[in-house]
Amino acid sequence: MGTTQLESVPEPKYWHLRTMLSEALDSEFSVGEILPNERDLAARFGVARATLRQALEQLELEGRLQRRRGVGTTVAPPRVGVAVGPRQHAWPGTGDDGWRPADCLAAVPPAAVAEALGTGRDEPVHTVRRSRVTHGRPVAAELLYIPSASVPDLTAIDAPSGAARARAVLRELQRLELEHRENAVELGSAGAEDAKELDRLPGAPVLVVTTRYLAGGRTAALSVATYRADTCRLTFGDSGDMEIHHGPETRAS
Amino acid sequence: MGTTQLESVPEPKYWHLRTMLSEALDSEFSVGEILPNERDLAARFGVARATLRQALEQLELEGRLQRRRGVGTTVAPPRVGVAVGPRQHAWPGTGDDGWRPADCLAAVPPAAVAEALGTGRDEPVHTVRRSRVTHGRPVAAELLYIPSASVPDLTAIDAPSGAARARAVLRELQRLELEHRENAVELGSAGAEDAKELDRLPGAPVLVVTTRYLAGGRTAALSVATYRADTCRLTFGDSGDMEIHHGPETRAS
DNA sequence: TAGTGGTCTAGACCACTGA
DNA sequence: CAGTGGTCTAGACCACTAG
Repeated sequence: MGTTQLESVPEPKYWHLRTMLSEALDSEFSVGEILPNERDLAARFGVARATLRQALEQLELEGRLQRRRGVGTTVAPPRVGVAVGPRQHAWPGTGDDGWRPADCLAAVPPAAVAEALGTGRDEPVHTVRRSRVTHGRPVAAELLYIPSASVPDLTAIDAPSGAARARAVLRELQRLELEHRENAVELGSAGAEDAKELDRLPGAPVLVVTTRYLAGGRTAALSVATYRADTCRLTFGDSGDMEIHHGPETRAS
Repeated sequence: MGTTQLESVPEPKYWHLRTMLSEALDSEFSVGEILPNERDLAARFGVARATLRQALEQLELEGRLQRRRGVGTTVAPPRVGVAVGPRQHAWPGTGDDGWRPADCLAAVPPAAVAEALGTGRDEPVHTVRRSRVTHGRPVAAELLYIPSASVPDLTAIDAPSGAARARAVLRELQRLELEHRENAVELGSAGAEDAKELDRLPGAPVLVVTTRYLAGGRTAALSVATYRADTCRLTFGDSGDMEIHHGPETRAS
């Protein structure tokens, strides 16, 4: 029978909104431009503010928009390509890769990290905090866990604490011969500390890159780095920048 | 002075909720268990349902929960480690890597893809659709763009369309000598088609992996694969599974 | 059909920014 | 200070699933 079964799947309003805004962004706005405020936009489209916000959240997730409290909503620039493990056989802190050591202290790592490192449950390890800056913007915050066994010659006198200490630990680490690096990427949400460092609110989506540094058959160091998911595109395998479609969500409905 | 300036940053309710639920998940629930429904949970914590939902959304984003309409909210298993580019010098469709070719048609690719391939603006390319299954669950949907120049000997007679056609295209592609693969990962949201394929709702968060296959100094093929961000952890650099902390958001507040 | 999560509303108040 | 986005509420209805 001619059952015109279309319209059987009514599109949610926020999704339709997202599509319309996305097209408007492509055709009528340029990078950095400020959008009308949420209340006006909601009124213009005849929806509640919460619904409008749902659409904006999508677009922010996709890196199309940037929202700042007290300021407004602006059109985001294309995502920055960030090289992860540009030289697969290099220790952290080698060369000028954009990482800036911030601090270092001895602390007991999370249980899962301790297990990966093969250290005891209550054994403190060197914990280096670093942050990464690209184009003047903070893009990543990292915690590097380094067991004492990986830097046996490190003396407490070298540098008691702070950034200097962090650099000393990395310098010692580089004396080992690196065999291999293993990376994993997953989605996470920024904790309070990371959020502050990345200039975002708690819960902001981040790409969590876990890197295991193998030397002498052991895991000599382990890094957990959180990248801003809204502004970053992580690139693997040396060569830096592919410029493919700034907005994912390729196939339309 | 003893300015007890704590409490100067009141934590949002939904964030506090998220933390409490997360701890409860660790200690009082096991994988697969069903949580109380949202209305009950909201009442139990004395918040509006929308606020409770905000917390659940966070946990789902982190891969801790799984929600299904009409069914309920369950505790999610740890994320699946999915190898991306396990053999850096292999074409797609080589060996049994979990990818299943679904379809193939000739279509004009998005402008950004055409540019990367170096094809004309209105030139159709072979567009292969594949889906990837791990542990019986769909984890990724892919579109593979292959210019005709990369498979010059392909005849229309080989296989007119469908999965057979897709396999024929991949077989032809493998005759070229692969020089290099470049990967990029970014956050995106599932379009309508991908969402259906991944058994998710439109707008669900996905990890978009863009792979460029280089042969003969050209981009011989380009793949855009979307992985379920809630259930997948992408691993790079051969070796498969690192088992580091199932829930990101390491540093607590 | 009963119960679940998904969508949507209209309103309120808060935290932050910049003039 | 006025204006922005961020949080929260209480309620309604819809779409889906399973018994």
